[in-house]
Amino acid sequence: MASSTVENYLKHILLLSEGTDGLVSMGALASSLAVVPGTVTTMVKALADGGLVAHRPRQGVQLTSEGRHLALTVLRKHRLVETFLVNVLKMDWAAVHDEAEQLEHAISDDVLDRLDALLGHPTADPHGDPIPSRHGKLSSQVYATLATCAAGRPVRIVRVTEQSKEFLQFAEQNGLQPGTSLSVADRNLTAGLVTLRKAAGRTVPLSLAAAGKILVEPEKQSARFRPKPEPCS
Amino acid sequence: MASSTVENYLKHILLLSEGTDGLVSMGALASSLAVVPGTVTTMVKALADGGLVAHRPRQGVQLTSEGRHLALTVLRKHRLVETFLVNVLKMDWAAVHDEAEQLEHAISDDVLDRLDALLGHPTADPHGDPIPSRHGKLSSQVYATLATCAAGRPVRIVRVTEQSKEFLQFAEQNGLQPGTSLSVADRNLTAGLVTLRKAAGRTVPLSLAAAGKILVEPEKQSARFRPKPEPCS
DNA sequence: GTTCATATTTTGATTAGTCAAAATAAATCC
DNA sequence: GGATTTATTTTGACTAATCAAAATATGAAC
Repeated sequence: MASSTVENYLKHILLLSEGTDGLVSMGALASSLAVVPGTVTTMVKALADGGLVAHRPRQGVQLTSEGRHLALTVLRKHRLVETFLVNVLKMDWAAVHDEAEQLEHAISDDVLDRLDALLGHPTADPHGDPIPSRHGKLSSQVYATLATCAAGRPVRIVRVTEQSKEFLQFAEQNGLQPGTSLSVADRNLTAGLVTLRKAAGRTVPLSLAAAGKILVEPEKQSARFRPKPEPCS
Repeated sequence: MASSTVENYLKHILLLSEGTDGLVSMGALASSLAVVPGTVTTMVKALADGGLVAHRPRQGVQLTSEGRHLALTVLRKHRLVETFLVNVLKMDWAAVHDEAEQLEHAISDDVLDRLDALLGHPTADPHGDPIPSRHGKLSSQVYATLATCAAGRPVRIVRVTEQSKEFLQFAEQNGLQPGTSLSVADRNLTAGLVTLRKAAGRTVPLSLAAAGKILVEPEKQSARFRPKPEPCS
């Protein structure tokens, strides 16, 4: 059984290697895990001995297939737990990340499967982050962001890629959650400001940096009245 | 924040001190925690430094009110989690103890309260073990057991005080769970054997030792048709 | 092609929790 | 009351995970 520490290292390597060639630098991993770089070097060598990662000295670290499988399981636990906390226990979506951070290391595969069934086999968590499938498939679909999509085009938010409480609370207060329909009214690159227009005509100003954290897809007519995800009964 | 290890020490001290003067011997604690006695001595001294227990060298250890409060919170988490796993996730009651053993250290007080509400503020877990109240009250009602109650008297099972998988599976297969009505048909002390008669007239043989683990109360007429606890909706 | 800045690795030390085995205190038994 | 058994404590050592700070590569700049 992998320790919580090992599970965390693998999870962070997985997240940092998303959309790259797979090699993660020691420094990036260290700051992601909030430990000093020397600690990471030591730990990564131990993980390499255990066959969970491949370590290229002075270049970076990469998951082996075994390590990737374990990391995906941890990520699946994390995101299903978040979904449970929001949909069933009605917790604030800004609070659930920290909770899930603990619970992901404590729930068994059996409980995981039962939670999955209870929730109706969701494919994304409350932030829109994709939930790895039971057999280790992780959707890596590429979306536009509010910083890059065409102005005036009706879009729907599919994902908010930021876990900090502050950002999520702000997003919630301004109705910027997966499922929300809106369009970019204006984008001022020199001022770094994006103005959004929501359904009722209400406008919301947003920094370009924040807009880049919000992923969107083109609004589909057929899904115009799609309700927000319901908690399971 | 107390570590899982500290929480476990406190929980075991609490359970071992139930119904005694409160002093728990080092040896009893060591075997309960499955560590060697020397480890317990070391750890108990650290807990005493932290104000969670009072250590009387060569005599035993006792919770302080702060330690007792923490232990009760852990026990409350354990038993509410067990209830959730059985009532909501429909897990086998023999499997939930080990799961809860992990989860009790990972769930926050906020999640605890929400689980409690979701489950309808239960007062006992699926084994009939009392759930400490939010403010630290733990029912210590004394019951008769199938080894001690009067033969022929109609009784109802209220609690099964044994967590081993094997025992719980046996009990389930023979319909010996909280809520079951039955009576002791015969008790043979020399053979160490108890024979139970269940509702449909079916009889079940049981060792005296096992019978002592099953707590009962006199059958109340008004509760004859009391249904088994329902999972929350 | 040296020099410099930066990232990485190494080294030595620390903390929490544990075990094995020796030392000590307490209780019991003629 | 001295000898023996039993529980407890002490001592020394170990593992996992970490940090601080020194040593070492690597790549960029001049």
